[in-house]
Amino acid sequence: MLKTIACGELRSNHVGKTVTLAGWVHKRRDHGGLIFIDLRDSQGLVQVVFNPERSPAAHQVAENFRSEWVVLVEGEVALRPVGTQNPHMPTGEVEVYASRAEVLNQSKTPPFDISEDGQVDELLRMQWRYLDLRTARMHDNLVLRHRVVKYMRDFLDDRGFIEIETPILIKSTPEGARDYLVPSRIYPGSFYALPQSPQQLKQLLMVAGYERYFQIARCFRDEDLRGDRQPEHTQLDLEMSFVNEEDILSLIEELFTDIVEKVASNRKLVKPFARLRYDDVMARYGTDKPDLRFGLELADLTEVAKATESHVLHQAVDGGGIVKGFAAPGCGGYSRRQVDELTAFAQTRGARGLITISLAGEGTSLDGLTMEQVRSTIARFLTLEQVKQIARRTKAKPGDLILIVAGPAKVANTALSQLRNEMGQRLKLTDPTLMVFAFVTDFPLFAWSEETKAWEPEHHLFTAPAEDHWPLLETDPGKMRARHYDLVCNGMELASGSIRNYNREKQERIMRFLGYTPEQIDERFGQLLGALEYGAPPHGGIAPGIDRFLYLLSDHADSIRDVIAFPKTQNAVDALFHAPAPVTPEQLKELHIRVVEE
RNA sequence: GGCCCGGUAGCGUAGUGGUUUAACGCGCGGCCCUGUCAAGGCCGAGAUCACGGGUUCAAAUCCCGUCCGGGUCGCCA
Repeated sequence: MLKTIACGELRSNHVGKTVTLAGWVHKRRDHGGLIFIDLRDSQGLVQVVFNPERSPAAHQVAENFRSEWVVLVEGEVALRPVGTQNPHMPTGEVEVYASRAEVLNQSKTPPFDISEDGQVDELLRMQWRYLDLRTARMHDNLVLRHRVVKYMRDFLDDRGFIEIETPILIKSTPEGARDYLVPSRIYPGSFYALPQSPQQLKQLLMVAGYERYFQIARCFRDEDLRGDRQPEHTQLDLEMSFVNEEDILSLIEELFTDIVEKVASNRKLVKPFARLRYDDVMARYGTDKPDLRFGLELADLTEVAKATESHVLHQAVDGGGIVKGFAAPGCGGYSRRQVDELTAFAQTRGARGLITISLAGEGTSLDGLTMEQVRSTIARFLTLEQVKQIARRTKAKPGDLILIVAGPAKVANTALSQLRNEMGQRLKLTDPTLMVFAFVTDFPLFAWSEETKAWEPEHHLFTAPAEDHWPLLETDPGKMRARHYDLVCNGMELASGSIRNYNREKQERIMRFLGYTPEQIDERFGQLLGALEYGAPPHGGIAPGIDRFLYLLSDHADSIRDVIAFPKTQNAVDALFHAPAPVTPEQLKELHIRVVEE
């Protein structure tokens, strides 16, 4: 090693030792005589002092130092003089008196400041990712990521799981998300697909008798990106044999509780995790991934709406829709402009409009409420008693603002759930240091698709239905519940899993019900169905998304891009490598591919 | 694919039709400076205002289009 110790490791117990340090010039403070350098390496920062009286040669070398130069410094560790210690630095009690200095490599002036935590355009950061990753915040994020993944591996290893790698080049199965395809050189016109998840592979491992499998698995989906979605993301994929729901959920609860408590001292969590039913969660929050750090629960107002004179409400209800709303405490005094803002917010989330009712006055009782204290977009279509009914259902008090959306259930729920999150933020109810986990269970097995006029799996078709729901497959498939569970946290879906079908007959019934022909079933799922005939054990699993979890865990992440070393932009571009990019005609020819101009 | 926001020295921003020679802070370069840690002081350089077209006597500023980034709906079993 060129160095004897890391910069960030130096403490008062090293005082008197002569050390050789190597790293990057983080900051330089030149007093003409004395020069102070904050020297940075992967372990942290330490202050180096160049004194022209102690070592003129070293001082002369340091005069030329500039930001991000790579330098080597030899010197003695000393306690800082009284009054000059820096309590903000872990190494702030000591400093190094340089006796020798050497430039190992120079650096151009970086395109943005690495030593300060300022706002820098994200595209610029992506284009210079190797510099962006030098910043303390990104460095902390990647270290945190390593610790979390290591904890997961150790935790599962302790419990008898083994990590098994599965192929990245596998086969396209057209259901679900769009596949990333890789052309075959050897078989013209044939393609591998990158796995959206190792779902079938891990089930085959259960058939193979491994009983407890896990993998830190990369998963690929060619769909549009978001702050919480990248074309490739990493899951802790796991699967167990001879288990039921409770085995999986308690394992995951213990894992996540441990990680938060032992790896993330900056986070608090609520124990035990809540277990919520899908229907209940949809009714109360309008989404299957509610932020449970705050209340603001939705109330169904459809019945009240029917009794009013409001055309808007009647139209929605007559069209088979619903009316729901919630109360924003203390927002009764919102200005016209603020209300308009919320309306626009709801509209951009798909709602036709937003109905607001603000209640003036004070106290907690609605008894003294008069129509004069009610301000609403639909005030003239409401009686005082109806306003009170709405207030009671939404638990609104005088001084509150009730927000109501009417329309098809899906639209109203989407808009309201996002409005609820928005108000949670505005009212500062979303404590970023708090993580509230919950398991959502009892999902429907199927969802009706208006687009294809067919039943589709709510999650995936390997999910087993509740055992006593099989008869419903013929009579009322929409009522079938799945042995499926999600882990949600702070409004994010963190994991998804299920107990699987392990009986070929039953698995095939589901596939036939979904409209697959015997040929399609054989071609797409033949390998799995075949395996189910050779002693497949009951099994189930789950797959927590590691990027999303880290995003919630980190104090320095604005999106999952901040916890991924080299992420893509919203247009799925790698701004550093400029991928994707054209390839040579020779490469295309070998792959039997011709590019067609559109 | 739809909608919304943004693009002005290396970085972050201000300027939204004419006293702008495009301003400020940081950074950068030079000089001064022996206890700083957002070091300080003085001086200086640095911008085809994303790109293309249009309106106007006059455009960073208004209009249209394109590209790029972010958010969002659709999409994401």
